[in-house]
Amino acid sequence: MFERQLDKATTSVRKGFKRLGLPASDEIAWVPTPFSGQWGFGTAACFQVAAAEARSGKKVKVPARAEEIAGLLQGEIGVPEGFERVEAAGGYLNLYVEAAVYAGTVVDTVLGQGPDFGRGEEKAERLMVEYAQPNTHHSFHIGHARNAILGESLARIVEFAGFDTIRASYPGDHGLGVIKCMWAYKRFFEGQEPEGLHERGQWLLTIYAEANALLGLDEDVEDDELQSSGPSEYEAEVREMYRKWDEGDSEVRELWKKTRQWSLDELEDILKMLDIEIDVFFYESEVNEPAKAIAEELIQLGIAEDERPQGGPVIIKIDEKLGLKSEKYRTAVLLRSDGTTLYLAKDLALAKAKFENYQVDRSVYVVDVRQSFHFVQAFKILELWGFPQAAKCYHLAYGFVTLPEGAMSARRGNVILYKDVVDETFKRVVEIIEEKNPDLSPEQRDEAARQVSMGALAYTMLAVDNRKDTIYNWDRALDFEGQAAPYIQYAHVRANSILRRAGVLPKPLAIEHGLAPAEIQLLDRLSRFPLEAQRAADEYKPLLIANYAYDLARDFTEFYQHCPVLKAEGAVRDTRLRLTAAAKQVLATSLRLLSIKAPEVM
RNA sequence: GCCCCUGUAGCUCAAUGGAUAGAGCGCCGGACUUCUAAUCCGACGGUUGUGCGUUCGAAUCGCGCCAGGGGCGCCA
Repeated sequence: MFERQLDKATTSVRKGFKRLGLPASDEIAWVPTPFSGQWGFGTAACFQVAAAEARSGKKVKVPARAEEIAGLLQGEIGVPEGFERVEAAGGYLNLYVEAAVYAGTVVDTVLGQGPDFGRGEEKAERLMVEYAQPNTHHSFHIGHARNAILGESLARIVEFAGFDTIRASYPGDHGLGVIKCMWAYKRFFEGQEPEGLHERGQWLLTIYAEANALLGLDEDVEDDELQSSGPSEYEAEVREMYRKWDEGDSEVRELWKKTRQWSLDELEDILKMLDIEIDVFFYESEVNEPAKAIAEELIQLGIAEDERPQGGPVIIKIDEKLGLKSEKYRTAVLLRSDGTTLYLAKDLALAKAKFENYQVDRSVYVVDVRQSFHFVQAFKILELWGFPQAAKCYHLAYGFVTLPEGAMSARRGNVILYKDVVDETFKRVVEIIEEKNPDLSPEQRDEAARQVSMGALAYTMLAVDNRKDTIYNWDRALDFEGQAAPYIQYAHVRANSILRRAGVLPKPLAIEHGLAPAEIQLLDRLSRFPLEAQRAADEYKPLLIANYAYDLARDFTEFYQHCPVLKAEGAVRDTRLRLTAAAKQVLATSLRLLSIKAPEVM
């Protein structure tokens, strides 16, 4: 918000250095001062100048010299336009904002732009976020929820920053895991499916676990391998079913369509609960044939090597193609020796479709951290293949969600289903609301409980660096105090309550009362939102918004605690009402970017 | 064997190469005749895994080591 003033100050500082006969450093950067209750920006430029002197042979102690230069500079430039005070402190040059003047500007800007405050200018690039790609024939667990919530928040953030954004999902409706589940269903469970969308979807997960048990798979075998120690006819039946699916056998395809739809129906409902609207569904099964063609194309281009004549698979020796001596990207396998596709080949086909059919410039994949190496290989192959977009492909890796007793395993049926967590959390929140705010109607109560429980779940997923693993813990998930979504939502509700009681919002007015530290702190925070939103998009980091929203809620709560609004009089009251409205707006916007609802009451 | 990620307060986590490393939880002590106490105020709590290095300045960058997790041609 202060770019223009800071640009002028930069010019002024450069001139000051020049008049002092000192070489200005290349870049003069301004960062918010760390002192709360004041509102300003500081630069470490004097350190750089002093350090340059030291390097050129002058005998100076850098910190002392920086302090000296800052003092001289302060005298030289005076108070730059738009600021009320200049200060040399500890080698830094600090400029303090004319709080009373800019308080009005900040508040008027926020209220004038409303939900668009902080929105970035439209960018020429199209960005696709791929997330919410659960496998069918499983059920949606809390690990999938982390993925979906992270992806949706990222999509909202980049969209807000001005990217032409497409939301894509890539359900895994193809592969051994799917076939195993279909096989067990066909052989042992056909016709026993329960009533109810979620019940039926979850039932597939138990069948899947049962299939693995029947096949006698070891505990430590990965979910979708098939090296069974169970009855050999079972394994043969599964392989036969896989082959028939691949050939397009009508009976197997019918069975597949039916069971697949059960999963997709459940997914649709869960995405609706999460307020996610996917623009494009790519199904893994649909890229199966293109993937085979791509393998052939890559062989023709001399990128891939076909070892099938020798009984081997189709591979790409990436290091060799890059002329690397040491192993880094290693060798990737595209097709099995029997010609069926693997994950990588399908992902290459998917990337090609994104680039060519959807003209995507940037492609972000929200996929768990275990697939990091897969994406390193995939992006490198896209580069070898000649796609310039390869440089703007980004794997947003997130750590997995484990249980206190260890990893979840779909194969063992040992998972915490998202639906169960939602139901349990909702019940708990209803109890809390009945206790804290018994005057709400049942409709209001349930609506608030939905918003608060969904928000609490989302926030715990977003307020941790995506790279870190998290342990799912019921106690913590059901703790709604402190740094959690309900705290932020509560601040929004408080602001709303004040505004509701006040009735009409006062017109813009000049601010004349001496601002309290809590007011300045809140204004400072509000003014930083546009830059913070932009940075979250640049770095693909919803965490930054999660932190910002909490900090803003805390600043507002402190303001609320220390500065009476409705009981203040005249211009002070009007100013504080407008400040409250601005805080409510930015709280709502930052919650929206996190895909968390901002309740009016709770 | 090689590659990637992580290591910060008792616990869970933050922190643009910048000023005194911050929150929440827990513990201890306070504040509801007040715009809803899902709140606030205060106390306690740190050799940022470890050793070198780069820098005016390092939790942040580089190298080594330690610990944990993940990955490495026919699972996804």
